[in-house]
Amino acid sequence: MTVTSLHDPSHREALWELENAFERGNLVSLFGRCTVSYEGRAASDLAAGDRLLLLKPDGAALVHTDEGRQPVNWQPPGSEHRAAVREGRLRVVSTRTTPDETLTVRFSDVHQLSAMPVTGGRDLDLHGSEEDLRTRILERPDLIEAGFEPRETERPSSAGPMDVFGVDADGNPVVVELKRRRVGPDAVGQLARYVRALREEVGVDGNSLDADADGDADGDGDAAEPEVRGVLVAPSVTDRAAERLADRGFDHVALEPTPEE
Amino acid sequence: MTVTSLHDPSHREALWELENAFERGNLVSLFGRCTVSYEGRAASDLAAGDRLLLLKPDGAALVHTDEGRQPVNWQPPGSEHRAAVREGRLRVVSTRTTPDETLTVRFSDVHQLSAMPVTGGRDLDLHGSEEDLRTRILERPDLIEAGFEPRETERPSSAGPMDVFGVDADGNPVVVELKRRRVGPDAVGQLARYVRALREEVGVDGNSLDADADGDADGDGDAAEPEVRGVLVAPSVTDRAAERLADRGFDHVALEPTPEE
DNA sequence: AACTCAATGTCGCGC
DNA sequence: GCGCGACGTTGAGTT
Repeated sequence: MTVTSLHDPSHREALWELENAFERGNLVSLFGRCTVSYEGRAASDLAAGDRLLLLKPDGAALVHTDEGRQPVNWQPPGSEHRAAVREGRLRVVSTRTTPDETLTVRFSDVHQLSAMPVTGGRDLDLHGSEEDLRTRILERPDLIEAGFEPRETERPSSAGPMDVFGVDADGNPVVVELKRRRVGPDAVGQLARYVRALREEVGVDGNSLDADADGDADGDGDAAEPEVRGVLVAPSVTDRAAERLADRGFDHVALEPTPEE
Repeated sequence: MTVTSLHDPSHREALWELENAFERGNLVSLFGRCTVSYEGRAASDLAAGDRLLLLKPDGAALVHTDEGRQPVNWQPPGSEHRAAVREGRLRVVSTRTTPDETLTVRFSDVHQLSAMPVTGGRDLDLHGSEEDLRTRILERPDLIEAGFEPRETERPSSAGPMDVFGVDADGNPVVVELKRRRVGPDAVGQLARYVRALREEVGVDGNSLDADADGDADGDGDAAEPEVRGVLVAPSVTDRAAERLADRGFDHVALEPTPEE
């Protein structure tokens, strides 16, 4: 395992090492003065300046300046990198299809080049996601409200799968939408679509909600029409989201994806 | 302007150069075997492996593997980097507040370190955005439909600012929602909110739409109640989005942010 | 600081 | 391949 590192190489030396690195499937870091142009979903141009170009063996390309979390220009994984020397200058081109996109980096000076073998070590263990929130609710349904019974997760509907579907203490169907963080009005709209879809189902087919029913009061009897409720679970909601929740008669349950420390 | 580059430095050498680089406001690239842990909005852990750590003078930190456009772990700009040697090993910690977040990178081996002075050259000229689409429509309103007249951009409403507000050939108010690329159902929901808000305005206040009116048929006379229309401008729409457009009686105008080549 | 919306968003999953 | 929704989304602009 060897890291190759060149300090102020000539453009031809840089090209040589670049091609070797591509061949070996190395991660390449290239620092120098360059212009960058992009053509694809949009188009952009970047005047000459010092930047760091990262070329990954999976086809990703990243152009970073001294500021920002985001690369100033990039190419997603699956692209193909090529390098050449034109008029004595190193040029790196990364292209992909669907959609057609091209990133071109033209160097006037190459200050530093490193080629590094990298393998494995990408198995990230992330916790505190929406998945954790769902787990938490299935384990403790009373966090939603007393008497709440989850029946199904990812229950299909004409508006797409709902996060959690269940029944409240009075037997009303409940659609639960989970968000791991503070939400805006869009989440209320999403919940509304599920609720509407479910109300249509109920309207069309009577209360056919007990798919795996134990058959109680199943006939079109004197039971009141079940009221489909909507519950938004999120740590908090914006003011406008709260308005829309109130408009539609939905409830908000304040809950974090992981218990408070 | 000098790039400092160390090959297989000792942990103490690396620390020394890191501190110098922080002092000088350099961009730092650090490659080696390390573990990474993050605590903040969520939490994550990454087992030992070879990775590239990028430390920017603006406080951003990026941990990259050999795959993906996204860093496997990161810290946003504005964070503070600190480095130390503990038990003979280099450790880099990046922290920020609001929210409290900490990224810790513990190295077992440092294979390569570079410190690079980077300034300026971040002025990107990007075209093909939603802004361009708006400009295009204001210059050629007939692209929406014959007789369409834009009246206002970013017109405020109770549902937020609408992209373009105008009037059609029959004098009906038109809400135009712009999307620079193919859209799904969410965009229809957004348009619907604006249209609903505007219909409420009209309902409450009569047709007070001619703010800078030329006064034709202005009285509460026999003119038909103006019909608020919704138009979605996007290169294309998904099937589900098309359904929802049809449901609500909205129109779709197929248009690219920049003219076809 | 909070809220809202665009993005060359990226990414993963399901059909 | 497309459609759909989450993301430690990020980032910019406005209030």
